[in-house]
Amino acid sequence: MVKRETVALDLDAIFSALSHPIRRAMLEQLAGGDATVSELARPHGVSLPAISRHLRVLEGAGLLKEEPDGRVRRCQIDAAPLSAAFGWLTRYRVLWEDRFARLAEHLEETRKKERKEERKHAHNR
Amino acid sequence: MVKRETVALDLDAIFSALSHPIRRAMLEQLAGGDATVSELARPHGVSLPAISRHLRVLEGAGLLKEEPDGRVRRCQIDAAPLSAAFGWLTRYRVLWEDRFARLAEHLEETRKKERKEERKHAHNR
DNA sequence: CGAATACTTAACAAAAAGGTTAAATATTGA
DNA sequence: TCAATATTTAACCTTTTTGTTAAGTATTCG
Repeated sequence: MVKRETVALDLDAIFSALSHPIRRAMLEQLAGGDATVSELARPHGVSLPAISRHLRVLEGAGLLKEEPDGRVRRCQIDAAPLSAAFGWLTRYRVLWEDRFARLAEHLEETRKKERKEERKHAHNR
Repeated sequence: MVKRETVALDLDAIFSALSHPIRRAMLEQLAGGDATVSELARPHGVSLPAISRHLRVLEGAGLLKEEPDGRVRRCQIDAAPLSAAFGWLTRYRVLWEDRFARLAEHLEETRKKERKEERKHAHNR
């Protein structure tokens, strides 16, 4: 029996982590690949200590993994807990099913287009 | 040109509203149908004023609509803003696509089963 | 070694969140 | 009209969140 990684399912912590724009931006950035603390800090006009604590909030929600690499600290997203949030939202989709369906369609299309685009251009941002 | 309802797209407010268990429970309850403030308060061991403010948080995120009905205040969920949250999460699904796919499948199945069940039994909870 | 780099921790402050009780407001119904 | 019911507002308190600056801890590199 393999020791399962403990995926944080604490919706309080997950939604709370997602409620701050800097933290969402960090996750967006990390979606483009790993980054160091300084790289994550750069776009936001706040001090390193502030960034450091945002990172710990993300870590606390299970969304971030850090790995020390020399004097740098490499950060990596662990998006698994997002599925818990996603799952919660989805349970109540019954209430906005039309909207949901349209959104899902839209996203699916967008996604396919994006994929094609990605093969043409290298994508930045 | 129809005047569009203003759907709150403030992810900060939406995720923040979802980060408290009482507020999520309220939305779950409202998913089962409209309710008065007292009805929403009943399951939680907190004072009415506390409940009142949770309701204003939900309202602030665009998730709740209230309608005075005599001395009662009837509350209704407006789940539309959830699609904004859903949309954000979905943008980053790329990072957990397998998991996402499996979850979506699972939920889809569960949903179908539930629907069948619902036709057999009246469902409580 | 010693200075520079990359962070974190500590100590502090301001603001927001979440709760309480007591008082106010509005509606219903005897 | 008057009491009961439903809910909000006010005033207050505590804890959490978010930010700051200053000081510490490693690690790298000249």
